[in-house]
Amino acid sequence: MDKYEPKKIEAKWQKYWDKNGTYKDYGRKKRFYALDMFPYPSGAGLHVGHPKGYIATDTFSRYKILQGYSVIHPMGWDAFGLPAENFAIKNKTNPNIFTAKSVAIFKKQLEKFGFTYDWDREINTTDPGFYKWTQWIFTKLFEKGLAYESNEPINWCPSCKTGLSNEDLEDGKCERCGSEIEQKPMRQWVLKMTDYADRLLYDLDSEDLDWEDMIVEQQRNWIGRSEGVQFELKISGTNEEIEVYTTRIDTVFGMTYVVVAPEHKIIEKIKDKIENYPEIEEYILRANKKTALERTELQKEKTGVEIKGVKIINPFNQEELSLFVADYVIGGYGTGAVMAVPAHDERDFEFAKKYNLPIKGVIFPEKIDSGLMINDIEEKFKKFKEKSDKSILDIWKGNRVFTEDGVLWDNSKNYFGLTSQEARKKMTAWLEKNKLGQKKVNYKMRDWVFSRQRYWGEPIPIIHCEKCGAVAVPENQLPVILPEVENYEPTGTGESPLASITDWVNTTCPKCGGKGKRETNTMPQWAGSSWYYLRYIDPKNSFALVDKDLEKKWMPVDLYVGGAEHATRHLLYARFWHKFLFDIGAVSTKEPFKRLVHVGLILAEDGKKMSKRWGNVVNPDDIISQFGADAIRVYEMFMGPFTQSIAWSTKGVVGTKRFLEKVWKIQEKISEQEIVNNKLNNLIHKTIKKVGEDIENFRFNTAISALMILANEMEKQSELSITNYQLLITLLSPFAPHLAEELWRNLGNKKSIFQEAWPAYDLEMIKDEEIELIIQINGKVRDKIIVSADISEDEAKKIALEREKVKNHIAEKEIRKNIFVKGRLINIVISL
RNA sequence: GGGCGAGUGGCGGAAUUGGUAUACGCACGACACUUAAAAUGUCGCUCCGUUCGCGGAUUGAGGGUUCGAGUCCCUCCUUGCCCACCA
Repeated sequence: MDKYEPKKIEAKWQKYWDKNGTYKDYGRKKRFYALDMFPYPSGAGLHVGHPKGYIATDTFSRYKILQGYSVIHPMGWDAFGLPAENFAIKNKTNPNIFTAKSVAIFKKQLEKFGFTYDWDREINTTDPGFYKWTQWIFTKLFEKGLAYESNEPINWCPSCKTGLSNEDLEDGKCERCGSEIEQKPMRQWVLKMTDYADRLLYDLDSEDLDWEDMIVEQQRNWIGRSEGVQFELKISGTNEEIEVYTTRIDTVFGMTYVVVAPEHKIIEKIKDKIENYPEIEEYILRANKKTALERTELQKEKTGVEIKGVKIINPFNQEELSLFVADYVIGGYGTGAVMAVPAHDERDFEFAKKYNLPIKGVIFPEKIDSGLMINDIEEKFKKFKEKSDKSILDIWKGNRVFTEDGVLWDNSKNYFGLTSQEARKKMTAWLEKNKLGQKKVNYKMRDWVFSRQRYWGEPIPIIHCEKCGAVAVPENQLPVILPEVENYEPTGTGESPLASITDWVNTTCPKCGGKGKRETNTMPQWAGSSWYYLRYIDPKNSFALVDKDLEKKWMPVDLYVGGAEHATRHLLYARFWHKFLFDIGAVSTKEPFKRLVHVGLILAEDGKKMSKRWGNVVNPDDIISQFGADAIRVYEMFMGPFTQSIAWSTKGVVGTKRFLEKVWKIQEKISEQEIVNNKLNNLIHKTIKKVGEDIENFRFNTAISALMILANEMEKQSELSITNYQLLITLLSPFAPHLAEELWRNLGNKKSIFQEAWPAYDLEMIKDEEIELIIQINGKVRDKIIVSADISEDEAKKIALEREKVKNHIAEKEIRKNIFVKGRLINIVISL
């Protein structure tokens, strides 16, 4: 027998599978679409953490192929983005060169793993044939009014010299370069994602979605739906009013002042009435200069200025209140103005304390049955006051803030005694009746700031015409090719480097034929990834986004695997675009990704994140040349629960390599004769069941452990039938495909193992004839006996009571009862 | 501050969902093979005690429910990830 030499056999079978298109049987009745989040090809190449998800989808795909499915398992490149562009700026070369190089490195590394990728479906978001359709989707969004120009202040990264979306920030810093983000007014393209907020939220619960709770929760929080009331507050002495938004209208009698965000338009409108306008102006200027980071870091120190000369009227009790401007109110959320109730809101409380503003308690902190009479409550409240219950009186004294629901109390006029919930209903109804306000739903999620002032992205396909305004480039003129420029450096002016190419910028208006100028902003990196999964299905299509029949055949993606960091970016954007494509009839499904599983990080051996910076990166090439692709594949699936972050251990790869060697060696035990071994058959069928179920549930670690147990058992045998050995190899083949194929062929099989069928298990074979019956006394294990599996309670009890150990433990004590769990245990309960 | 999760040997982890805690693997130790080492194989490997039969303790801490709890409930501690002035 030859030695197990992964180097030899792996390259051989990779070539064979590729040449014979082993996995490209797309005509089967059952279909499965397995997808990995495609990588950004950086120059550094892969580390061992990257392929973990790919190994999982590949294992899954091979399992599905064996089950008789046609499987699409593609790979491509999300290649627009900053690293390529920064390289281009530095070296004054087109980013394409960097991208092509990086793709080649990545591809070479990936090919060594022996994945089932169909490279005929390879895509690249920077390919004009691809981004034609990214641009096409934009023109459709524009036609439907879902892409619009705005001049609102946006997140601006001073180092990347581009605007960014909310999703691109991390702790108020640029996700890419770590610079502090400023707020800067700028002309920009924005996608109306908020129009889809409700559907993005509610469809998370739909049957089209089988996602992990963790990711669903993250999206839910990001969308951040809240139900409240928006209502008007009159500004005395003017004809103006301020609209505020609140989810706690029940606390309205506790309102002691009103706050507007620095960017609120009302300030300009009532300018003439403001006595301290210069002071206000200065505050606004200062607030605008603050970076996003400063705004969050300083959140403990709230600042603000009273707007003197005007008073606000509370419509519920006509009280006159002062008005403040403060940057703890966010301009972009709700109405940018809030009613401040310091007794029942922590932020207002803090602000009121700092500026010595009145605090007025109105909610009594008691959960009250609606059956309780007002008199009872009154009684209770009196008692609290008599006893001077500090915690409650403190709320009224303004020493403590109470933010939960309760019962409306002092000052609440005719709403007195109602629970918060009841009060919200009645007060909202009153506002609506008097046309002062209405119910309102708000979202934390904002519209998607979609333009970047950078070179390396899809040009936004818009032409600005003096007569017609913004006009979409018609389909027959797409793609708008990203032109060559001399200098890739961002300009910082709000235009991208494309603005310098006058020949390209100056064009004719597609509508009127007059003079037009091209939009020079480009799309964000997330654009291509928002629909790429459709391109894999039909990668060569130049006439439509995707062929409708093919789309119906393969969508939705059955299994999607990738990092959890995409929960609120890519996965949200892609769902938004998909829903839009559904609305315009371009796709037939409401959701793009049926099942989503997130891959847990592989940390470095020192427990830190693998990174060049720490010098702890492990390159898969080294591991593969030392142990083979199958060993690293099995190791990464075996190292622990798939979704969990676990530290890498090269020693662990040694272990899985040993296991593969063991499987290799077992061939020596093969006998041509059929060998009847009931015990082994029982184990084999149990293993078939377990491995299949574990793969389905992404419990690869326990599947491999079961295979190890089976291999250990087979190794103990003096002889093994060829059928049983083949079963072991087939079960192992999704994990270690090269080894399995080699062994399979060594047995004289002519066809690939991946043209075989996944074995079925026989329930009869799984049944145990004999079991180890556990004998417990008072719940403690005292003895174990081998008995027939269908032993009855009486028999079990009889046998148990005859055992020496049991007798010793019972001694003189009285038997109270026994608990019998069939096929498992008997528990004898005795007096103590 | 809010949301979601997790705490089991020296380490990664397993436990049929309330029924043998520590499967499988790593590391470690002893022995065999060897001139020697590596590789390989056999045995051992939670802790404490032991007359070597076994006995006791143990799943972050404490309490509860139960014949029986790693698993369910309550309180607390530690820790990971995501979001964060969203009214």
